Amino acid sequence: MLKITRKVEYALIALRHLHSEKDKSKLASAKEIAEKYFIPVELLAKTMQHMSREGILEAVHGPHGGYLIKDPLEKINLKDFFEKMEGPMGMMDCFFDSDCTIVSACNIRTPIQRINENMRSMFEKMTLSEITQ
Amino acid sequence: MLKITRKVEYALIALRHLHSEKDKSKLASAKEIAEKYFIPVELLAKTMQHMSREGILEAVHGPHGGYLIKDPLEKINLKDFFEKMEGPMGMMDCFFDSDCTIVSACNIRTPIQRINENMRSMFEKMTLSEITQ
DNA sequence: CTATACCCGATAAAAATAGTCGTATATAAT
DNA sequence: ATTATATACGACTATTTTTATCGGGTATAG
Repeated sequence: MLKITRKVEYALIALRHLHSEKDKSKLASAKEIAEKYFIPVELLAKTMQHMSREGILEAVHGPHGGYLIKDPLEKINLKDFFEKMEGPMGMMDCFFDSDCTIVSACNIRTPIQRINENMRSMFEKMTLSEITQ
Repeated sequence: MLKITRKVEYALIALRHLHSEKDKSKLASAKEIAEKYFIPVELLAKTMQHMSREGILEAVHGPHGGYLIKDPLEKINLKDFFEKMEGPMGMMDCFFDSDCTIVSACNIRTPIQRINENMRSMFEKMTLSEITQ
């Protein structure tokens, strides 16, 4: 419980790797990163595609292609990043999908929502550059 | 991702219910609560047994028995509560079980650990009385 | 052309979560 | 004493979510 997914984990690994590539225009392929960190290639590839779709990375097609970081990592806060990768952040899922049979009788929805807001605002105060330190 | 489990959810529902029982020595049975909030009885029963084992609730056996809250909810912070119910809190599981094949190459363990500490200390600052408000 | 790398939906495998069942113990009330 | 109600707990099953794989596509450098 309260864990991040592998997808987010792999995304962060890739970001840190890209960020620490000093020279050569900071470009690396999914395959290259996957091999270095022992991550399933296909999965990392999809994850990086996702980040590219979300405007976090920029893709370069063709041989010697790969990805590079689009904007400085300080620009993206962790709340936004998590939500770009995994959708809306909620400790209970009654906050987005409403097929909960309990919801009408539920006595903790409001309190939990407040706690959830605390969590969101905490992640909002941190940026992706946290990962590079 | 970053969700609490049903078990914790049910536990919080029960705690709030017990807390808001004004009269009759604040005692309620698992069955009673389960019915009121449409929760599977067996599951809630186990959850309340767990809380009783952890010293959060006190059990009264026999007919007209049930549970009551042992200590004031302000006494227990959310970090401790979550860990009593679900074990050590970590955003990645490499913090407790070490069978991660990546760990030696992993480049984000330390940063994530720091973020994790932020989360823990956030929950440490809130108590179970949050749920009653 | 061909090899490399991004792109993406569908599917399968694995793991974690959620829920059930059976049996035992405690105790109040008849 | 017997019965009915309630907690206690381990083992098992079902469901859902997460993780990983597969197959087919597009772009482009050499």
